[in-house]
Amino acid sequence: MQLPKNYNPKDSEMRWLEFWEKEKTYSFDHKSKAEIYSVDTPPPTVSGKMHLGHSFSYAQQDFVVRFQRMLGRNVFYPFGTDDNGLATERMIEKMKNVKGQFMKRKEFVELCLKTLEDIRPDFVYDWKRIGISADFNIFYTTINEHCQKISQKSFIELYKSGRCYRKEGPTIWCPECQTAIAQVEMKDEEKTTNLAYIGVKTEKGDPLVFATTRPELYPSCVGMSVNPNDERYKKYVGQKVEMPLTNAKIELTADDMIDPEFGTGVVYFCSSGDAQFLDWETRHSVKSNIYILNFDGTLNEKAGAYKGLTIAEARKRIVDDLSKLGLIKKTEPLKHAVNVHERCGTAVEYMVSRQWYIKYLDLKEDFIEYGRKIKWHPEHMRIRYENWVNGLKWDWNISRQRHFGIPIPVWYCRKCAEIIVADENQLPVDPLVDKPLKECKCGSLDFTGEKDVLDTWATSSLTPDIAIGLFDENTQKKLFPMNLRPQAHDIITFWLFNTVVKSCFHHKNIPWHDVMISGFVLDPYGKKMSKSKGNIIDPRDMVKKYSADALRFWAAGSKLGDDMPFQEKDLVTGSKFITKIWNASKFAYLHLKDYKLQRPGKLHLTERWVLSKLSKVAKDATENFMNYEYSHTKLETETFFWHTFCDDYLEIIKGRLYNADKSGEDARLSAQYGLYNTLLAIIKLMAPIMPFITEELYQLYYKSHEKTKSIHLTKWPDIKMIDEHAEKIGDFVVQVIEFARRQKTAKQLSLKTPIKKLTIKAKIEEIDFDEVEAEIKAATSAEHIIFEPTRGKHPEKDLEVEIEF
RNA sequence: GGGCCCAUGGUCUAGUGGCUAGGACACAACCUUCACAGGGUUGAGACAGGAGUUCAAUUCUCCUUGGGCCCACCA
Repeated sequence: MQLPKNYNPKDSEMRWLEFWEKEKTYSFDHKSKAEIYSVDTPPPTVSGKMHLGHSFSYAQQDFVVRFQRMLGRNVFYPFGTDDNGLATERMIEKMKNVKGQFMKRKEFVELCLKTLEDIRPDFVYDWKRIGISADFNIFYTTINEHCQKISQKSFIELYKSGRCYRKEGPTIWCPECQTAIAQVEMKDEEKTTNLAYIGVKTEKGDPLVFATTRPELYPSCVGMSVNPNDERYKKYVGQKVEMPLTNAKIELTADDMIDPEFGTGVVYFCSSGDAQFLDWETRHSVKSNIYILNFDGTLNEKAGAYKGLTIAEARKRIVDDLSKLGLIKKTEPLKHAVNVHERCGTAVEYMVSRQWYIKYLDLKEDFIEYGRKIKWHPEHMRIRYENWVNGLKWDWNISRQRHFGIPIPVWYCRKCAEIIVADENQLPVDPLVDKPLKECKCGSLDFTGEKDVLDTWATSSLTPDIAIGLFDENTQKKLFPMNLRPQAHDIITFWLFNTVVKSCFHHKNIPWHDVMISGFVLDPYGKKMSKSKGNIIDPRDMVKKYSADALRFWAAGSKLGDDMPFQEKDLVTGSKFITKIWNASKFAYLHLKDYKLQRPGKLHLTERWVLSKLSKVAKDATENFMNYEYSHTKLETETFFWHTFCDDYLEIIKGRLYNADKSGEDARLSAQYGLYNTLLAIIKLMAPIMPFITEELYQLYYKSHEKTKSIHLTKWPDIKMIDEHAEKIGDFVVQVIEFARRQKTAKQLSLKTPIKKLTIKAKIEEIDFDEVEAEIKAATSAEHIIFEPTRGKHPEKDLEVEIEF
């Protein structure tokens, strides 16, 4: 087989993508008896395109999966898309220029579903394009009927077991998205706000100044506190404070949580607004709360004259009005963290509304224990998980006031207010359209359907059930718990944790044995990539410019869990590797044309040397892959290929390959044997990292001998040809050759310049030297070699070489 | 404020309780018809600072400094 001069990754990669799809190379065989390796693939969110971070972490998980497949495992590697969340809803509103809240839910949902059908294939293609070896026929979208059924079933089970409850209470609320959100959906943002110092008087006329960043909440003030040990204010505790503008009279109380150092040491509390109030409220009697915020973030009638204003408008007006009364003593800018909704960046409010929750704060210890049963890669990521669990303060709010999503499957009886949950047989159900199967206990047939939908995490936390739920019960048993959950570290607290929670409830078991946590791709300066910074790199551009293999090679360069700054030049390294392995194969195949898998009569020492080294590399590669340390496998294979194989081995055997007349046919056969097996092992070791070039090289030559239809279905190399003696002699040969190269370079001579006399003194036996003399001669272009075994005469030096040109 | 991770040549990194601390990119010199100019050979260049454990620390412990991340949080 003569390879073309150059390798064209673009043509080749497209060809193999088609081939794998046609041949179903990566399909899961549920009838197979082979050991299963199951993966809980992260379903990417359809809103948007694959970004560089995706290609990074999905490539990393794919390395491991491909390795497992080559070990002979029956790989279950499904692929889904996540498209039931708020992010999707917002994307479609933008794309179609509509507002969900002004449409009928049914119409809007239909529009969403239809739009998703249109964009999904292109979206998924990006994953295929980088060589993700998932079985794309085991497919789900988190909004399809299958997922709706499973998600609603989960809700019903939890409801029946008393884990799901509905409660009116303070909720974290996003006024922009107009929905309740969960603790995990918040992030903090450094913001500078004005801290206003407001002067009021106690009923006895003593002046009191408090500071606030939220003056707009003034009309809802229900209490004021100072630290009980604060000498300045002790004497006022218990008095009423008169509030101008609203003419309210509120009580001044003592509370430990007040920091005397902050502001003036006097704090006012408002029913709306912030989490701290909720804490405070539990210790102080509040006769009636004053909720002045509407769900859309404007003020309601309880704000009196400020009704209808937005938060920002009210803030300005109230400060102005207080100022006119001379009550604003001063304002100063304050830098502090504000909790915002992570999807839209709007500051959250704490509102009272009726929501559905999953009760789980009582199970913290169980969650910790589950986390410890799972093997984490890298290990320290578990600590993040535990920190999160220990810090949980709220039950899991799973209801969302949105249109697009999986409906909460309940109705409320109009007559007796009883909650009726859907029957499992009628799932999926939309309570706004469907009716309960039976009448209410009270006999009524008059129901209101719940209009809220489930939080997207309530569904995506069920991905193991969703994926394996596509198969029969028998197969399901074999697939659970799954072997692996791969994901990036940013969603340990969302997706990973929530999945453990659901698995704990529904299976009383861990969802997977192993998790592998990928790092992030940063920009070249180590900063997070984000649209707002404009430092986004599109992975598709990189694939076009370099190749999917080069991109994957780059992704294999970072240790699992480590973040990596992106530098485009790193993709050049992968491209170079591709060129190098192509050229080395071109050379090998040229000399293997007439090779028919014969074994030589005697394996030459150089072959024993290279195969011994290869055995060790293969062993390490296997161990590293087992521990999810793909970067070590890649590095070691790369070094072995480039230096041991190309620079040394190929150079050493050239003499035997080109001049069989001199060295003999068996010596050439030995070289062919070494060449065939070493290169085959190399491309196999690289196959999980660079699936395209290795497939191309396999198909062009090895396939006709090895018969397996794809390199990715061949057996992972397990070579046991360790020969320490051969390694020692081979290393000696390499040292001599390197010495000759150094001399020639120092004298600015061509490496092919003949050497008249090469004198070698070394601690090896003549009998061994005789075996490699011809190779040293050929590789150094030496005309004459004088060898002298030193045998401990010069213990300080193993090797001495002299060269005469 | 609590926690986690990290600190190696100009840049990105590998690695080890003891060998000349390895590689990639960039840099310099030279070589190059025989697999490879996206090549080869050679060269210059680094363990953040301090203390401790040890015969021996780049490696282990602590502190400082500097980065990154997670969580909590201030009226």
